[in-house]
Formats: sequence, structure tokens, C-alpha cells
Amino acid sequence: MLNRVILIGRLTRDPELRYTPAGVAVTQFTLAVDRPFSNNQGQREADFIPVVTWRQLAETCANYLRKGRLAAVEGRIQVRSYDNNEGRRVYVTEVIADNVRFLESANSGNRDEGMGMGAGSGGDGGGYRGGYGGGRSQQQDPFQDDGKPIDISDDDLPF
Amino acid sequence: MLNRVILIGRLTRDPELRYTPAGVAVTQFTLAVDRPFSNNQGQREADFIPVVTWRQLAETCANYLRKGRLAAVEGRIQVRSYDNNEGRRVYVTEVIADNVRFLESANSGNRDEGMGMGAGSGGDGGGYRGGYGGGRSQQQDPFQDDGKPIDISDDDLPF
Amino acid sequence: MLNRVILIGRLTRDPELRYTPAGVAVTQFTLAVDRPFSNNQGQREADFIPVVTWRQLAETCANYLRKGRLAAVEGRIQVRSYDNNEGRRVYVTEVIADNVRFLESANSGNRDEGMGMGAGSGGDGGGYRGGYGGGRSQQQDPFQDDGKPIDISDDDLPF
Amino acid sequence: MLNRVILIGRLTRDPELRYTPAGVAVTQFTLAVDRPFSNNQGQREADFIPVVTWRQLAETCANYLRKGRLAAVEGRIQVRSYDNNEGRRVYVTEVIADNVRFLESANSGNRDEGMGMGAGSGGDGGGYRGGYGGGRSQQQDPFQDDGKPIDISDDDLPF
DNA sequence: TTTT
DNA sequence: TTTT
Repeated sequence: MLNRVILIGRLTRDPELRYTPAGVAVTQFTLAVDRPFSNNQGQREADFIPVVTWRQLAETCANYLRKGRLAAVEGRIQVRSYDNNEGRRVYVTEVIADNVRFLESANSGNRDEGMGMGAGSGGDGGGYRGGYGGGRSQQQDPFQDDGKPIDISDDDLPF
Repeated sequence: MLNRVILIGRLTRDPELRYTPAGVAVTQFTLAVDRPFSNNQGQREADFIPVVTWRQLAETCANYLRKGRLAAVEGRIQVRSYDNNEGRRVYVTEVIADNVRFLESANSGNRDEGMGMGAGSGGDGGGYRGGYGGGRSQQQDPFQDDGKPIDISDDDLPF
Repeated sequence: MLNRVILIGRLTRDPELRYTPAGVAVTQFTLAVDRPFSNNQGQREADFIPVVTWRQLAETCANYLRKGRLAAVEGRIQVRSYDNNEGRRVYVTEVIADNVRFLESANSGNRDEGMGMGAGSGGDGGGYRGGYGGGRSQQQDPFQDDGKPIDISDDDLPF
Repeated sequence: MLNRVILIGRLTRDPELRYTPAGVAVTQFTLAVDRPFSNNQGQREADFIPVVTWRQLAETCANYLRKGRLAAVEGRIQVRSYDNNEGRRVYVTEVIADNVRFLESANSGNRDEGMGMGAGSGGDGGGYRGGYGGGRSQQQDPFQDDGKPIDISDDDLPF
């Protein structure tokens, strides 16, 4: 009936872009999300949560996300299952994202990976504004929502 | 960058369906949402939160929601402003919903409003499945999401 | 950094209440949450999502939730793992709930399971208000939040 | 019954820390949250959403947030009203936050506002970990949740 | 199998 | 292993 997830965390690896037989883009990555408390040994653990994105958003994620980057993800929990080679049923729980926000650009923070933007030249506040290009394919605005509604002017409001 | 609201509460009145000059359906209603604590006098207060829905979802809400019904709403906070007749700027905060779930049908609970369904005949578990008709217009499935993605078979997964 | 889940669905079975060696109450149940679209065969599938609650909330859930009931759950995704008897690492993903809302009482809807409340005795509007007692243990208000803040009067606001 | 908001946006000004007559800390700030679409003139608008935090979290926000910084906020919508000097009832809608994440430190991004940390001193990568001190009061870990539960070892799980 |  |  309702199934909504919002996560903020860091990618444990570069995202993996694949295509279905029908040619639909899918990318998979895992977010490490720190738990809001410490364990018995006083350490902060993290949950490693698999995220899947489809189509345009998949391409964008593959282009702009990298290992270690901070991202916000909105989506729903999905549980699928398959039988492994030992004949055991395996359950896979993933977050199917419909909105991903890049909270760090390649050049923000300390993770300077040779994008050629000098330290401190950090631009206008960074990453979340995007547009620095250089990905595997070309997009207009990688920071747009996926399939969100179009504007209706407030002035039209009949109230 | 990210703006997500989820509410569960009861309608304070019947929803109001209007149309913009351009003919787009909008419906407005207010949800009373009980606060999760009691005030100094030991009473539970509620927040009265205005909700706006557009287009198809607006029609559906107008058809199926009524004063007192329990509903879940998903959307985003929007703040608009206008100048009132005293020349003061007035700010209006509303939740623009993109998903509404009807958690009570006309015949569930005690709010029997003459739908002609006997107490106890409660049907197949109620409200959230809808389809009992009788609204201002005809819909196929009022309990569908608004603009949510279509299925891609898990079997196509390239992982 | 941030990990928030909100679900509305139905219990697939009665909840299971256990106690840790240290005597802490835990209850586990699974929510069936309908997907917001139909699959290739035109059928609506559901995700079956395991939910875990602790302490007071665990007791309350054990007392008031039953198979088939509609509930709203707020919490975070947690992933734990263990090695099974074949020496394979198994990952378990659960929603650790910190807030559960009972959207249907024993006597609302049609699912009369012998709670001893007559069909049609529909009560005062149902379930979410609770207090009809009869559970495995005694609670004051089973519909309170778990560990949420206490009121501070708006009148004290220094703004 | 349920009231949950998650926002990511930028502070429009430095936060304002006040104290109630009873000495409880409150801080107020406004988040600018870009809308997920463009308006009729092709421009991206933003919603300016007032946020209120209390007690320890209020102190932390006052210490670590500044105009222009990116933050994630979790909380609930609250509506209060008062009568203004013209005798008109004014409604104020605010997000009462119970969790705030600082997505940018003083030294990440370009918004160096004289915190005394040199531009380009990029630090340890980042903001969300905090600990660079210099605030109005001293905290242990400003990036902890406010009132979230303490760990119970998975190994105790009776399932 | 994990991020900072 | 699943709910309506």
C-alpha cells in the first residue's frame, strides 16, 4: 500500500551499469549507511544497502556516482527471490530508487580524483548542482528527478 | 534537493474539488494528524495540515474521501505566498500529494454514512481496495499510484 | 547517515514475540506491501518485508497485531548476516521499527477473529485509537510513539 | 497518527539560537529546497521551509550550521497559530526536526565564511563527520542522532 | 565482498 | 513459507 525509503550514505564501490536483454539500463550500487548508535564495543557499524536504478536514472548514476561519494536515495524496498545452485531459495532485498541526489561532486571534499579542478576552486557550492560532464554518456541535467510532475502555476490555483 | 512528506490522519471536512482556468482538476482537503505526545494539560493535540492533489488523483480523492476518513498521504511541502487585501504578505504551506491511500472505506469502521452496506457485511477487508463506486465520476482503479513506474520483470535482471 | 522507511501493509501471520537471553522483548512479523504496479501477467504482486520491534513496542505489537491486519510501520533498514550450516554467508534485511500504527482494530473490517467484540459493534471509529484491551499484557496506551519527545508549549517559543 | 518529513536543502541564513523562559534551547533556520521541476518561465524555484530544533540538537545546529550549508532534516510538520496585532489569526507551519545531518563542513565547498579554516585546507573529506570545533558551546559528537535507541547485539536475537 |  |  505504501513503501517509501530514504537513505543517505556512501557508495562502497563504483556503480555497475548493465542492460537487460531488452536493452533497458539498470545500475546497481551499495550504500554504506552508518547506524545511529554504537555497538557493544563502542564502534559505529554501518548497514550496506543494495540500491537499483533503472533507465535514465541508471545512466545518470553510472555517470556521476563513484566509490566513496555521498548520495541521497529515495525509493521503495523490493524483495525478490531465486533458487541458488544448491536448490536453496535465496531472498534479495534491494531499494529500487526513483530519485538519487549527488551530495558530493568529483571536486568537492578531499576526494580529488584528477578532475582538474583546483582545491578551493570548488565552484559554486558543489556537486549537487552538477553539470561538470565527463561521464560515460551525455545528459542534460543529471540532478533532475525521474518522472516527477511538471509545474502548474500557483496563480492558476482556484482556491 | 529532496522534499518528502508522509502523513496519516483524518479529513476534517469533505474534500473540495475545483478546476483551474485551464481545466485542470485540483482538490484540497485538510488532514488532522494527532501529535505523538500530550500537551501540558495532558491532552493530545493535532496538526491540521492542508493537502492539495492535482489531475487524476484530485478526481479520485474527491470521489472517495470524506470527512472523518483515515488516509495516508505522500508528497512534498510547498510554500506559496500572496498579498492579502490589507497589503500583507501571507504564506501558505501545503502538502502537494502524489500518492494518497484510503485506509477506510465508506463501510468500514463506525462511520456508516448510508452507503447501504450492513454493519458486519464489511466486505472483503475494506476501503483500501475500493471499487464500490458511487463517486462524482468514474475511475478504473482509484488506488493506483500517480505516475509511478511500470513493471520490469525481475527475470530480466542482468545481475 | 540517514535511513528512514515507512511502510503500510498487512501482516502475513500473527506476530512472534520472543525474549533475548537478557530478557528484552522482540517481536517479528512480516508485512505484505502491494507493489504500485502490475506485472507482466497483469497481476499485482506484493513485497514481503520482515519487521522487527523491540521492548515496549514489541509487547504492544504482539498484543494488538494479528494476521491480516493493516499497519503502518516507521523505522530503518538493517542488514545482518550469519553463516548457515552449509558455511554460506546469509544476509538478512529487516526493518527495525520505532513506530507502529494499527490501522485496523480487531473489530473493524470483516476480519472478526473471535476477539469477543460483536460484529457491527464497530466502536468509536476504530482501531487506531485502541484501548480495547484483551492482549497478552497490560499497557496504558498502545498507540503511543516509542521514545518520542515530550511537549514544549508553543507559548514558550522565544520567536 | 503519522507525520514524517525529510528535507535536503541549504540554509538561507545563519541559524538563530534562543532560549525559552524555562531555559530550553531552540534554534530556528530556514531551508531552501529546490523544487523538482521548472516553472513556466523555465526557472527552478525553491520552497523556503522553516525548521525548528530543540535542546541538544538546537545547540548543535547553532554551532555547526551556517548560511548556505547543505543539510538533511528529519522531523514532523507542526502548525501553530497566533493572533497578530491586527487581530487576524496567523498560521505558522514549521518542521520540528529530531534529526539533522550536516552534509557540508565549513571547509568543504566554496562557502568559506571566515571560520578560520583556510580555503583549500580541504580537511579530512568532510563535514558530515564534524569535530572541527569552534562553536558557541562544546559537544562530544554533533553528528549523533537525538534520542535514538541504543544498540542491542544481533547475537542476542532469539530468532 | 564493503563507505568516510 | 506469505496479506487483502
